[in-house]
Amino acid sequence: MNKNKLETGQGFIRKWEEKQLYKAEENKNNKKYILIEFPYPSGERLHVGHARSYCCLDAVARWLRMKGSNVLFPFGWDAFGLPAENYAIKTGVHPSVTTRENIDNSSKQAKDWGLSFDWSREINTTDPGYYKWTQWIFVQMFKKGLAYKAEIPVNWCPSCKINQANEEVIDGKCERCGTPVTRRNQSQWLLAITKYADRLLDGLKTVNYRSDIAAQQVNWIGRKEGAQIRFKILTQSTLREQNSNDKYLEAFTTRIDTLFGVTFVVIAPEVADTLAEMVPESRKEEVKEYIRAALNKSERERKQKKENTGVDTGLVAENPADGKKIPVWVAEYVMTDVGTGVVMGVPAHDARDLEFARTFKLPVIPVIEAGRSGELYEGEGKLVNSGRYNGMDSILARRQMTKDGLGKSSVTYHLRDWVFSRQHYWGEPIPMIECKKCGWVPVPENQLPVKLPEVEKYLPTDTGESPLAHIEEWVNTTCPNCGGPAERETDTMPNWAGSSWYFLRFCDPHNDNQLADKKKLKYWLPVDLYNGGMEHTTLHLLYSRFWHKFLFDIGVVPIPEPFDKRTSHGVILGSDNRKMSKSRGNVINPDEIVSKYGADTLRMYEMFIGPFEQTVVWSIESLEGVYRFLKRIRVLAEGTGHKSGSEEAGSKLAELAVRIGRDLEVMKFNTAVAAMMEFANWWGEHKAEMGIDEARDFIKILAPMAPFMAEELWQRLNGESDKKMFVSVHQQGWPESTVVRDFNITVTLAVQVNGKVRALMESHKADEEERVREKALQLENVRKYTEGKKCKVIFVPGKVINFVISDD
RNA sequence: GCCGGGGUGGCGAAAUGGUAGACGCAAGGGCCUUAAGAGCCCUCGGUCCAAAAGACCAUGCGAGUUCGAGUCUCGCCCCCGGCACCA
Repeated sequence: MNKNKLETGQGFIRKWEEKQLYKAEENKNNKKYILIEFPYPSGERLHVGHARSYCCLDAVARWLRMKGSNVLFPFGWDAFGLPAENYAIKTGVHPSVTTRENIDNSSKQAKDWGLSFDWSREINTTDPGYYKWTQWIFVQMFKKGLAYKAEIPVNWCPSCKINQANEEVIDGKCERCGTPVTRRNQSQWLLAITKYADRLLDGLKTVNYRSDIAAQQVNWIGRKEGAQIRFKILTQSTLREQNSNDKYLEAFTTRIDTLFGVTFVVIAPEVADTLAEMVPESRKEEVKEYIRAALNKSERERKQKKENTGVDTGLVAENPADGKKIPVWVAEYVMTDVGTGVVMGVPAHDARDLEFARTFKLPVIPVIEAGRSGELYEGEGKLVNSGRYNGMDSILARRQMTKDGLGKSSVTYHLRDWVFSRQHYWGEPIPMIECKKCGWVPVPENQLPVKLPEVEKYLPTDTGESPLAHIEEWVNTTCPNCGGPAERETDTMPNWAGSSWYFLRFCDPHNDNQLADKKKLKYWLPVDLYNGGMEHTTLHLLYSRFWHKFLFDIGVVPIPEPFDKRTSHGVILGSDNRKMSKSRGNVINPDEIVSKYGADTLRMYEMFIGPFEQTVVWSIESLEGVYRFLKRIRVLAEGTGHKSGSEEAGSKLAELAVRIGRDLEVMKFNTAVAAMMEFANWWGEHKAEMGIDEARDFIKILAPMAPFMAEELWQRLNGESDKKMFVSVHQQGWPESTVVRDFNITVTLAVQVNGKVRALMESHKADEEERVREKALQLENVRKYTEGKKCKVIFVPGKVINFVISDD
């Protein structure tokens, strides 16, 4: 065998498969469900970023199996998506063909890396047997009123010809191509995720997500408590008499306590549009012109901070607190989808309002006592200029004024309902039929799945209709309700649909009668550990929690939260410290690493590269360090001749097993690898202390991280009978049951005087303080400082002894 | 502005309040080899010192708690990620 090369281990992969070492079944205690986000099967194959998450979690899964857990570690493909569709547009090759090919290639990669997936549970979101249930869930949501169609302004990418959810628009630009999105009105399916906002928030308290992930979700949901306040619009007629047709402007505020300081009301152009007819003639033209100009701007232009613009509508509103008449303005800075699109202007206590008031010379009335007068004060304090609330603390006043009916307590969210329609081919058809008589009717469940029909042209249309709209014989159908002529929905679901419930399907992937058997769900759920990209925190992770909660509500899943622990891996940058990309030429191909250094080198380097959650930089030199380590332990293991080694070696190994276990548990993969290296260094210096028994323990500990090398060495050190049977190292138990014997292990103790280390001293772990003290005081460099002085002694066994010289 | 995470050698980084820099890389020196590759051994935060011993300095800055602080507390500075004309 070539000593400079690690085998890729095809032989082992086959044997492990034959033995079905990684198959998960529902018949044992102590289940663990370990999940990594399933990938999109792209033509680029799996990259080193995938490998990081997969290899690290694979080590956890393997370790848990050795500890006796029944581990479900499944894999699949989130295969609907744009690249396959774009490829089809270019070449005419059906996306399912491209997808199949990509899946085959990527599967081979995953197997080459030694990932211990249970392949019998492999799923694919584009499989009709799978998306049948994606559609089924949509129908259930429709039945419960959570899926609805509405004409709404959507984010439209003029290049991709696709509508996007707010979550998909990054910095005003299309997530896919970077073109600035524009707003346009289109009839879209929406999912009412906002109805679950509070529960998505509360649920976070019951799970163990990493704190930054939970915080980001809280942020995104953006719950704000405040009050809605009705400002009556005074017109010529209402000024004269009470009128049941009174018009009101409803503003949302978190600071109802500043209500007496309101000196104007500002409304968003979209809101103003609906009031245009009430505007007095003298101002009508100017106001309409302003609104028109504002509505023509893109979302991005609108949000670009610049000069204050706005126009007085000439309308007058009444402050419900004191009946004061205040002007109604319209201004671009007020967004229609934030709060109610109506802002009460309190320039004394809000920076944005103050700016506006200064620009347009509107009055400023302070109503919260601040340190100095005449300046902006946004904090809490005592109320002034506020009638009977004067002197009251602002926090108290908020409660009291709401109680007194000046406003209605109300909650707003940053979270919006989920725009669920896409005008693309390669997605799940939305299983709905529109009948002129009956309206929207879901496809009956026994007719699911609504399969994607073949099309000639994959290109979306300029009108924004899906390519499916071209296929008349598919579009035209009969109403399941009345049998009359009807049309199918031609939009498809977004990418996020199939991934919103796949973790459930893994529990029962071949079930034709339901999305998953409830007993199996009950056995496997929740996912104990779910790892994925940080970029999915506000998208996939929130969507899938929402779907799960809905399925819980209709009794399909047994628990309200799908994932117990959620973690996230950091991005791997190219060695030039920049994001890996083809155009920069800094992409590392994991397959090349595997063929040159072996899969174990890739695996252990991915673990060693840095703290798991942190962004890291790829370094080929550092990878070679791992490679050297693996070659070295092979030499060490092969050089082991005698059967049993020393007690100290045994004890060190037991300690190592505990340490590695602890590191894998808290996902400190880098220090786990370091601990293995540290042990190997010790081994190199104490070869006589390591016998075959000890070497075998070491190999077991190595097995989760480097399964190929461990198997190779295990087979070599195995007895003849085991060799014949091929008993795998991956069937062995974790060796930490060996008690760490606390016998006279020598430790180096730090001897301090007044907290400064003055000497090091050999000692035994079990040594008593008195013995250590006497010995330490003999040391010259200690005697030098302590001689003839009174000392207080602080002794930490095995660590430190500190002589603190008293002053007297 | 709000929320979250950070700041430690030439570099990636370690460190339940207890020897700061484990482990790896790079660098320097040596061995082996005809050579290359691979491997093996030694040195490796700074200052003082010929060197050793030893002393002092050192975990973004400044205080504090403690016998003892990279770690805890308070006040700053800077970097990264998320959100934001958010009412």
